[in-house]
Amino acid sequence: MPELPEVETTMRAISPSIVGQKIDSIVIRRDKLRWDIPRELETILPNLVIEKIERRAKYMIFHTQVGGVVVHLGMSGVLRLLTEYSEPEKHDHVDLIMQNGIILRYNDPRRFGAWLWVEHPIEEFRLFEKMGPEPLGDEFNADYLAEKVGKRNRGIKALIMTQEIVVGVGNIYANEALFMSKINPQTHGSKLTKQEIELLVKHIKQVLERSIKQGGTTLKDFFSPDGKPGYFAQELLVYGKENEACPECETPIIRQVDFQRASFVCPECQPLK
DNA sequence: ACATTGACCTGGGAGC
DNA sequence: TGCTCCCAGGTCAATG
Repeated sequence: MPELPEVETTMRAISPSIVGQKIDSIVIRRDKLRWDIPRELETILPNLVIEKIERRAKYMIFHTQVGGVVVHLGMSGVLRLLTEYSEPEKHDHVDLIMQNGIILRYNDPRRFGAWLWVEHPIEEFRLFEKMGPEPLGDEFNADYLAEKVGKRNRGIKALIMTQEIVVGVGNIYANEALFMSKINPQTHGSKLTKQEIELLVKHIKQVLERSIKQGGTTLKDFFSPDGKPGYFAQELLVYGKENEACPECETPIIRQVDFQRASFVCPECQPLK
């Protein structure tokens, strides 16, 4: 479910109900996520105010006066807002209960997500220290990407999904941006021309921005916390479209596996170099 | 330094 | 109906 646009959509939906509010308590029903949820949250959080919510890569940071709760949705995490208490269901692992009565409930069947506590300054947190730039920021541009991938003998798809190079580009949008740029996912970084890199950067930004405008992509079960589905799925060009006609040339889209992730490619439009 | 693989989990769908 | 196998939107850690 969650790629960057889904995280952004989630954050925008929950912010009005959460930001500026004082925390009542946190209920951790199951603490075994990607890393153990620190139990110290139960004593630290009550009476702290969530001053702002920030996104870094696909992590959300709930900033308080003294530190931040860092939340990652993993592969299957969903946050939703409850206006009144209801019995938790399967995989409802965490409730963050605000003093205004709103409950932020975290559901994550596969438990690849994370809830961590980081004291300020957040930038020094080990997970954030090695991260590359945000894909939608000015720092991520053609000059930068050319310098990062120009000598790399690795498929460009793997490279743009590497967090040290650029954060937040997941499998769906990597496939889409490569198709739009007519670049094969297996083409090595070192073989790309500057023009191709310019196109790729442009399309990564474009596809992410468009998806955010649509409220993310609903493939299986993504609903934003306010209950709205994402509408970007209807704009997908190649992702999940094996054997369907390429929207450019009608050649059947093929599915292949690159570095253990599914790629969807038009063999005509995206020849391997 | 770089490339590749394994690991962490559950649920849904396909195929028999 | 039920079993087994394969697949899934992430990414860090370990290995060569």
